This record gives sequence, C-alpha cells and structure tokens, in this order.
Amino acid sequence: MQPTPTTHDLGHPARRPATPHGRRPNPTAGVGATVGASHSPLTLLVVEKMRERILDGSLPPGHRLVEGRVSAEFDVSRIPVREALRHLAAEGLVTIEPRRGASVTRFSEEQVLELVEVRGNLEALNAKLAARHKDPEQIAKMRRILEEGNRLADANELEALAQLNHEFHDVLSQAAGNSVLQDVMRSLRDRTVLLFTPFNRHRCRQNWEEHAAILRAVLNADPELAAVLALCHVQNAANRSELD
Amino acid sequence: MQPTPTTHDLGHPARRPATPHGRRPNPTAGVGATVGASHSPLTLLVVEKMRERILDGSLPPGHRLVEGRVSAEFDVSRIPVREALRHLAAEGLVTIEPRRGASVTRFSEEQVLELVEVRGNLEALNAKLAARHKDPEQIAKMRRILEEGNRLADANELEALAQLNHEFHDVLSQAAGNSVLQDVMRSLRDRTVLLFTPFNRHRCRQNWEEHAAILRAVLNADPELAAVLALCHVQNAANRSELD
DNA sequence: AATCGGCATACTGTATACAATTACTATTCA
DNA sequence: TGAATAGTAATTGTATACAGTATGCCGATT
Repeated sequence: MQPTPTTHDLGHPARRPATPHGRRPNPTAGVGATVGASHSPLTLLVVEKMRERILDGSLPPGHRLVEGRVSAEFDVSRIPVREALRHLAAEGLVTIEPRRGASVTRFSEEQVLELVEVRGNLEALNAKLAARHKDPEQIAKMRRILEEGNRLADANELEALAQLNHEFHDVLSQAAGNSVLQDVMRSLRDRTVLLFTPFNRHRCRQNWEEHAAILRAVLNADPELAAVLALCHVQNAANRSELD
Repeated sequence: MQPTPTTHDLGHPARRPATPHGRRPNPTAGVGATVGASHSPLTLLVVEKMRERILDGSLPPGHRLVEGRVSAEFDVSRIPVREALRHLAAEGLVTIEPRRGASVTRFSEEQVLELVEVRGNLEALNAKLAARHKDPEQIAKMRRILEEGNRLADANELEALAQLNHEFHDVLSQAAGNSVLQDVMRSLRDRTVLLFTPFNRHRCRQNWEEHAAILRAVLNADPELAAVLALCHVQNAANRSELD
C-alpha cells in the first residue's frame, strides 16, 4: 500500500523493460477495433455489456460478480470493471456489499412493490407532461407509433410489437421533455424490466392496448387521463406478472 | 467563469507533503489520523467530505475537481477519489466530461425547473404514503417534531428551526416506508439544496409553516391534502428562491 | 501581426502490485 | 463426532506506474 517496505527500491523505481508484466490486456483492447482515434472509455463498454446481460437474464439475480473474473472475461483490468460495477450499482441493477463484492441485485417482494409505486407515479407524471407539451415532431412520431402498433397487433406480429414498446417509452419520455425525469425513470424501468416482461402473447397484446390508450390520451391533450392510464398500466403490468 | 487552475484548492490551505519519497498516503494508519478508524472504505469517506463541501458551498458550481489535487488534499491515492467522483456524479452533484474530468454540477435554469417538477411530485407521493401508513412510533416522532418546531418558531430560534427541517424530511421519509422513493428523493433533495435554501429569517419561518401544515395533514391521515401541500411547498420554495 | 507547428505540461484512463480481509478447508483437540 | 482453530486461497481495497490525450506556450514562417 505504501512504498514503505519497498521504499528503498528508489534506486531503480521499476524501470521495467517494455513489457514488464507478461500479461497485458491488450493495448488497444477488447474493443476489437482498432482505433487510432476512437476513444471509448472501457468503463462504459463494460457497463453496456453487463447491463445487457443482466437485463436479458444471462446474469441472474444474486449472481456474484467477482471483479477478477469479469475483468478476465472482458480482457480489461479490474479498474474499469470496478467502475462499471459501481455505475450499475448506482442504477440499482447491482448490489455492492463492502468488502464482499458485487452481485446482481435480487429484489425482495417489498422492494418490488416499492418500485412499482414509484415508477407508476413517475410514469403518470411523464404522461401528464407529455400531454401538455405538444411538439409537432413528437406528435407525428406518436401518431406513427400508434398506427404501426395497431397494425402489428392486428397482424399478430407480437415480436415486432414488443420491439415497439421501447419506442413507445422513448417517444413519451422525449415528449415530456424533462431530462431529470427521464434519467430517474430509465433507472426504474431497468430495474423493473426483469420483474415483469410480457412474455406470452396475451400479455403482449394487452400491454399494447394500454400503451395505445395512453398514446391516444396524450394525443388528445388530456393530461389527467394520460396520467391515470399510465399509473394503471404500471400497476396492471405488475399484477399480471405476479400471476406467474 | 472558470475556476481555471488554481482557484480554490479544497479547503485546506497548503498541504503539500513536500516530502519527496517520504510521501505516501498513509501506511497502515494514515486514515485514522484524518478520518476514522481504518475500517471504512476510503471512497465513502471522500464521498462524504466532498458532498459536505459541495452542499455547504465551499465548492461552488463549476469548480473543477482534479483527481490529483483532491487525492493530495485528502492524502489518499487517486483511485478512491475517482470512485468518489463517480459516485457523486451518479447523484447528480458532480458532472464528469470524458477525458476532461469532473466539476461541481452547474444547473441550467431549465434543469432547475425540471428538478422542481420531479421533486415536487415525489414529495407529494411521499407525503401521501406517510399519511397512509400509521406507524405509532413514527407518529409519535412527528408529533414531537411538530411541537418542537412550533415552540422554536414562537421563540424565534431560527437556527434550530432550520436544523429541524432535516428531521422533518427524515421522519417523513421513514413514515412513508418506501426505500426506493427515499433513495431517489435524497438525490433530488441534495441537488436542490443549493438552489433554494431558506437563508433569511422570513423564509425560514414560512418554510416551517408549510412543513407544519404537511405534518398536520399526515397526522390527520389525510393523504390527498398532505400530497397537495407537499407539492405546493416545493414549488413555493422554488419560487421564493427565484426572487433573490 | 497572424497562423501554424512543435514541445512541454497537466490530466485522465487503465494496467499492475501489494496489503488487508474474508471465505474456505483441513486438522487437531475434547 | 463435533467444535475450535490454524493455515491457505480468494477477493476486495488502495497505491503506484505508465500511456495517451488535451492544453498552453513559444518560436518560426509567411
């Protein structure tokens, strides 16, 4: 930790040859591409990758995330991994116990209820704001999504429909135009994704119905209705997933 | 304005070790000297210290936080400092620009409005929840705070009254019993602290009046009223501070 | 004088090194 | 056999080392 013991090495403060250590995570590293100029902080790359794996379920709740392993996995040093883990911890996807390390967050039933409560209210606020601001461009986007979604629902293309849900949330966040809210909700959404994903066809369809209703309320510039619908939507999604 | 290079150090005047090799961030006990015993991750200590200095204004918005300087200041290595900076960035108190470093967040007017909007709604939710849950212990606490506050207001002890505001928020968060909400609000509150602090006597008093009203609504188990009052309170506080 | 190019500087990003702590295992003693 | 314990391995916390990049200064060239 300190130069203490080693202080006397002062004579030759580690003038190692070119490659002092046999193992080096690859200079222009894991990113694969080269680079010359492209600087992408490794930390962010690790964050992205890990978030993806957590959200798609490859890293199940409770799974321990040992710094050394992860860093070997991605072929980077522990530092970016540490930072990535802490970043994810701030988002709530990862839990860090001091001196014990990180693991994928496992939510208690109570926490799930709490998440739903907060997220529901914020989605309501978001919908309300979206219904007030009427940016023509956003409105156009919403119209498009609404039509597209209805078409897909009729055609029973549930895969594409699920895809559209992301766009739905995105456009609504955009339309609300509150970046603070956007940030908070992103974190809450990520945390709830794992909890209730509309896997089966029925839910997917019902999900869309509710989304469509919210969109219509927003397009009709009815803030209160939009808010209520959004709140209900979150609660419904939570209830449905409880019936698993 | 740019604090450019040497603006404020960090508080401590000149604390350059000046010892060429004798300089080492604390052998085994170093921490003990400055902060607490050796257990307690340095990162957290740095976070606490820095948050304190940001919130009390010693580190003004826009002030650059250079890792090297901060680490020298606290006599630790850059690693805990980096982690602390990122922690604070996650809370929103610090802004990190890739490859450029960290600085105390400077909020635009728009962001202020956004913060108020979100915080107001969440405080409302919080008050509503608090008014529903009726834990006897929390109720007792609230009663105590209410009485104490009224007493202080009458006695014109504004210093102590300001102190009590913290307790007010704490107890209300506790009473609401939603840890997710608690987390989010803590971050939002920190960010708004700088923006509107009731410095002068008049505001402090009015502030308390509003707090008291919320408390009474909660104690009367009137969730809707509590919510409305909380929302208004945040908005009022924001408006008042704009008149500076 | 204005612009360009290079050099020195300062700082961040990332890698490795090592100490401190916890977790694990085997072993001894009752 | 079971509990206590010592010894070891695994893992985190923190320090230092080094490389790459932005920044600012200075001189040279036009």
